[in-house]
Amino acid sequence: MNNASKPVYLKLRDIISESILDGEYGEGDMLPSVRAFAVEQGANPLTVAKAYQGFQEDGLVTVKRGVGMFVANGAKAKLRDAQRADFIKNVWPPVERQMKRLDIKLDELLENGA
Amino acid sequence: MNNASKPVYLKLRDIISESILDGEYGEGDMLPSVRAFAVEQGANPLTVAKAYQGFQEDGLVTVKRGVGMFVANGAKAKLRDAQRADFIKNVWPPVERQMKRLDIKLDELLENGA
DNA sequence: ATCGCTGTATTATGGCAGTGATGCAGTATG
DNA sequence: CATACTGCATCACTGCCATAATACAGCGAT
Repeated sequence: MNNASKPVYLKLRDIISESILDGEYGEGDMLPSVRAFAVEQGANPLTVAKAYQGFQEDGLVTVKRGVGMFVANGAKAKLRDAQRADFIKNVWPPVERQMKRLDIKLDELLENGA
Repeated sequence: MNNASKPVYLKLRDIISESILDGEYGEGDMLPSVRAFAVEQGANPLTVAKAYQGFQEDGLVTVKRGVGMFVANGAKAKLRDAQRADFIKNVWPPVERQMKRLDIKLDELLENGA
């Protein structure tokens, strides 16, 4: 559900986020250009730009006009913190509620996908 | 995130689901009429009808035309099973992946919202 | 039969999000 | 300056969601 049935620009956002968190793009590295990433992902350059836009607003990437977009200093930690906060505040509560409502124990979950 | 920023008819679906699972509407009980529930939720009767429509397609409610919609026999168990399956197949995997990526332990979660 | 409730179907409209094509603006390099 | 790359802005198209007005069809009680 992370990569299905959700807007393309959000999927692209996720891909970039994961790439930064996983260290594929280190701090100071240049991200793929809008057009290059569009081709790579089979998306429209506009859609990629829209995905990138969120990152600059959050200060995670530095834009050098005419040059490219670069991973900002401290982006990895910042991104991690933000995602942790979002997870704890927005993602986990409904999941926990759902588990209680359906009486799903952690045991039945931890055996599988691991 | 369960009741925010998602289509109204899906929110209504969730409300009904929870009401059935929690026993507010027992099997055989009549659900609120389309018009009544619309007023109660501040929604449009058409939107409520759209929400109800999914339940009949899944055999969770029995429609008595001209009378009302009633919770079908075995609806609670059926609903529970379906939601459990969906949770395990679609909801939990990305949650678990996210937890691993962000190094979130179950400990920090189980203390809070409980 | 009549009245009042039930769900259903039709059609039309407004709003919004996602996507796409084109062109413009800034920068580096030769 | 010329070229080729970068990001960015504008416009327009599409589809989904929600709403609305209206009419129809089935059932129960009077």
